[in-house]
Amino acid sequence: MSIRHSILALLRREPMHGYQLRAAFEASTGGTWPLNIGQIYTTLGRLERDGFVRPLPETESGQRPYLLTTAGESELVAWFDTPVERAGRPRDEMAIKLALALTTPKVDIPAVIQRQRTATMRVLQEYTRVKPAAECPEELPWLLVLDALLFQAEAEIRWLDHCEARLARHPVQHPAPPSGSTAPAPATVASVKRS
Amino acid sequence: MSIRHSILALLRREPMHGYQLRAAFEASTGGTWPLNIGQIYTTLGRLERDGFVRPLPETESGQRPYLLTTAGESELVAWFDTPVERAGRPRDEMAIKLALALTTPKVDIPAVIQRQRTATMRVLQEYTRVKPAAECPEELPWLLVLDALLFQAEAEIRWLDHCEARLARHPVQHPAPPSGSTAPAPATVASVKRS
DNA sequence: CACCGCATGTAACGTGTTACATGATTCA
DNA sequence: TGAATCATGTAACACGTTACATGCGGTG
Repeated sequence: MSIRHSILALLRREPMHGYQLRAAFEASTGGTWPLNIGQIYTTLGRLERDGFVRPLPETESGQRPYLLTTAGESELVAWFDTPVERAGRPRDEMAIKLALALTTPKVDIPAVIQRQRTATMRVLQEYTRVKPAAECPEELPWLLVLDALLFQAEAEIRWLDHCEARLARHPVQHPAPPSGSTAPAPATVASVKRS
Repeated sequence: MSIRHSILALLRREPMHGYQLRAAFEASTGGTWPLNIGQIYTTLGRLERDGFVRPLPETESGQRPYLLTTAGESELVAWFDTPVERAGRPRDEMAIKLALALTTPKVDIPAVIQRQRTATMRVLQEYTRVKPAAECPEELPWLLVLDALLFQAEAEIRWLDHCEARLARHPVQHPAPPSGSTAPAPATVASVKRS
């Protein structure tokens, strides 16, 4: 959903065509998440279908700028007004991997943790190395993006350390090749989802 | 890609059929990421097509258990051996939202930050409230998942505070309705991607 | 009987990625 | 001339979500 709304946000600055939109998006995010040009056009098509943007007449040089409609403006405002739900986020692959490793035979869990930490620390160093390059105010957007990545990487490392410590205290026993039934009634975090 | 490999991991314990796989996955992750049953079957179909699983003959009660092949086992081992790349992760919607807010007219940025922090702190409280419920070792997998969510939420709050402070020092000026060209050659974080 | 839990699927849609095809302009 | 950049699109595919259809078995 982010790209949809990113396009709307960029079009609030001024009408733009597809190629411009891609450049503007990558400029704002510092190229952190490269954006395929094809997707811009398909997304623009859907946004037009939904009445959020409207194409302007083609320019003399063959460009098709798009204009933000009032409906699109409302949609954009709603986006900024609504916090991003944690429950709606994509699954955390590393958390899943570790959770499953605990109940999967023949997995060297400390090694899994160790490899992930090494990889994450390497990108963390890259981030901190690149970071001071820009401090001028117009680079501020992607500086904050970079900080977000930094904070997340740090959190992951802390989490990995935490897991390692826990597992050192309660070493995992893959008790046996399982026998009977699976999945004993979770009784779980459902309350979080309900709230 | 996580579900594909999760299924392979679960099948290493023992052959299972679709319905069982869903229950086992949600048991491991504590229901944090509910998994649609339909997707299990389509994914099983793709895994069979790729030679990673093989269906066993239907049981008397109409179940179709699947067996992990040796190719599937290799794929699974490769998954555990390879750290999750940060570059390949889904885009962080909140980071994008804030980055774009900085260059979008008529956005109350402090309010955006404030709302997000409130929402994230609420789920953080939920997590900490649910957490002590389970301490028995068989609940350990989803306890670690819960900790991952906790660490991430804390990191987001710290990041939001960080952004707020930065913006307080350098208040954003939406300088003017823009005029000429867009996207002045980023010269950005590309080095991170190259490495 | 009617409802619920188990169990297997299919269809439609949105989103994302990769790759390909096509032109216009610019510049060495 | 030939390559790079600008610019617009399409096709194929993977993945995820939601909803729907179907059948079996047990229980109130």
